[in-house]
Amino acid sequence: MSTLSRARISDVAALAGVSTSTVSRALSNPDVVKPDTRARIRDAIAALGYVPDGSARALALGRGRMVGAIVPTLDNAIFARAVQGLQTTLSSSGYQLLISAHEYNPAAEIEVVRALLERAVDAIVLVGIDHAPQTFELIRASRVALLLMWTYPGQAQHGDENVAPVIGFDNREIGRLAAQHLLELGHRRFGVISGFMRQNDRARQRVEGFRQTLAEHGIRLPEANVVEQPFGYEGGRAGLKLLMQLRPAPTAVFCGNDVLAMGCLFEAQGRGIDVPRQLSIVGCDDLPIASQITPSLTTVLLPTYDLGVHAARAVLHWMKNDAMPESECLPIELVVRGTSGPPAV
Amino acid sequence: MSTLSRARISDVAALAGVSTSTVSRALSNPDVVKPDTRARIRDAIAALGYVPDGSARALALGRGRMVGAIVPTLDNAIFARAVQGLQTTLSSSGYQLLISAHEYNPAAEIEVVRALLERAVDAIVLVGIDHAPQTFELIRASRVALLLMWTYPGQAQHGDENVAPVIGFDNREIGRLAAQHLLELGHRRFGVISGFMRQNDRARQRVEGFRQTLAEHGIRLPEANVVEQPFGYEGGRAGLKLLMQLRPAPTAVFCGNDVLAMGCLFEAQGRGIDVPRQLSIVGCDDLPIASQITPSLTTVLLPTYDLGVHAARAVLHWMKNDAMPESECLPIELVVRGTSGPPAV
DNA sequence: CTGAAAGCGCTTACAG
DNA sequence: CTGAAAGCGCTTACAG
Repeated sequence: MSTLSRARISDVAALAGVSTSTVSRALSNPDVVKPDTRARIRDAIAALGYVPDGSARALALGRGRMVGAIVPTLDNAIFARAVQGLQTTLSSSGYQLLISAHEYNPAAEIEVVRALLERAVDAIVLVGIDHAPQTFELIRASRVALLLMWTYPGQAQHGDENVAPVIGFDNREIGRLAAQHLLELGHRRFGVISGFMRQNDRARQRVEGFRQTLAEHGIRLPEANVVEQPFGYEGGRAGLKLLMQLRPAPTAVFCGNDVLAMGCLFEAQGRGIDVPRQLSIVGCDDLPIASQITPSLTTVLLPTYDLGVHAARAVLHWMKNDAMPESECLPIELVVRGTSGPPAV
Repeated sequence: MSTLSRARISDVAALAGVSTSTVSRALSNPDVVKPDTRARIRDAIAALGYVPDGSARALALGRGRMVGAIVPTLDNAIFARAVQGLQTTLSSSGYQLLISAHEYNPAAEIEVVRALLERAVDAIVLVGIDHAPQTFELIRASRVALLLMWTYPGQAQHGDENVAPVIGFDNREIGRLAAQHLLELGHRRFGVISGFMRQNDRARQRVEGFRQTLAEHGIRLPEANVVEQPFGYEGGRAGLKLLMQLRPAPTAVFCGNDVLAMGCLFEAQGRGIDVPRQLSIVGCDDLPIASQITPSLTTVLLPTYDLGVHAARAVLHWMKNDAMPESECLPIELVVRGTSGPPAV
């Protein structure tokens, strides 16, 4: 306890009067060690405050029991919840989570991936399928498992081969659900507030699903009616400002996520626009605030915590069986609340 | 590229026609390697997709360039933002963040700490000063740097010695600012909605500061007027329900954080209580939503992103100079908005 | 049930 | 400017 350096397995072995092999076995495979030898080792460990050195262990074992995850940002409840689901699930199986954010800077991602690969991660989890080719190549060359989340269809394609399993939602269906709901209410003039779609397959697909469903009902969504804004309440506000300058103005707005939708709602309230009487708003995510606010937000519920849990389970399964897990598409659902209603006549 | 296992430094050395020592130097200290040797090595690395093995490197170097952080939960914007600040700052100096949450289960913390210590972390960051003695002992025995955040005063005391530097806020001052503001408005009957105070020094100190300031003005805050609730909108709602059963009912409520304050506001709105005419509410954190909602929330602004940045800088400084950094107390400020006003007469 | 020894993939004095 | 060799702290066949 009073030596200058951290206790090593040899210190424990010396104190317990056994070899380091036996200490190692007592730790990783206790059953094969005689009970009272085990007890002496346990006492020595406690006396020394011994904690095994992870890098040595990882080097000997060839795996570090860590998973690296890269998300756009933690500063959005939706990613924070998914990360929480990942972390909790991994942790309960002895894996630790290394987390990084690239703040929607795709160029940064490759460096973040490299940093993770240099830290003994056994798997990497990324958001979406839009990633630089070098990112995929580096991960493949490193022989590290790769899982993509938040998106679906089946295996992500990259060139000719299946690059990685994906666990996520049908993002086109999100736009479809929103469009159907608004069409049924009788709306005919629409606006969309989306995050930036470049390098963001989820955002793109949500808008595509929305647009396509309108098209199937004979309604064209002009480019000008789709505005891209940075995520955040301010983005939602700015988005509505732009949409309200259109002539004729839309009677219904689909927002790519709840933060944009809330911003849109705040802007409407600030302008004295009656929601949903004069304007309907549909969001996506179902953040906790969505059901609390007045009027409560009509939105598409995405089970993001579950998403993290499922992604973690897939990774754990992969590590355990050395077999690529199945892709998964989690169910989503439209939740109709107070911000949507028939258009004013 | 088509071998079954990941490229090692010896593969790079062979391909470049040099020794592993030279490859290693080219990577960590390029200046001492002849330019065209360096170029051959660079090409070999690219051709093989070589990424150094972090566990081997960490073992040889004695440090893993990772920092472990444990927060109560990521599912609260306030922790997510601090983690984001930590991560961004560490990452830009070549350190990676290992993150865990204990979900307010103090018994879980020791195991989480152990899991982190077993992964070659060079430092550990914890929230608050309330931790099990074994947690402190284990970290000390592991010779890993420890930093506490979110709390202040000076060095955290544990037994007789300074256990760790702390970087945070004066949590008593938070309660004091709220009390002063409400007293000046003319309130005399108060309620408090707090998170659970056991094992949460921040929550305790906020309430203490509030109570003490009232006492200095001759007002006693009865135990029954302080309700503890789980964090979350529902907790805030439940808290106000309880406070409203008091006779006489409080005219002003101080909430331990903005999530509780928002829940309190939603409950008031649901009951037709006019805020701030019939009830004043003061929160803490200044979440982005606080200024957007109607009425906007009077709250104490805590610079939590900065907190993460400062904590990361302190850790980096510690790693670089091998000297314990100074403790820091970050400035906070009361932001008066729409949920506070004079009591009804 | 236990120990001696080799090996995991790096780094770094040391010698040239 | 470069290479041979030892060492970081573990694990695990192998032998007993």
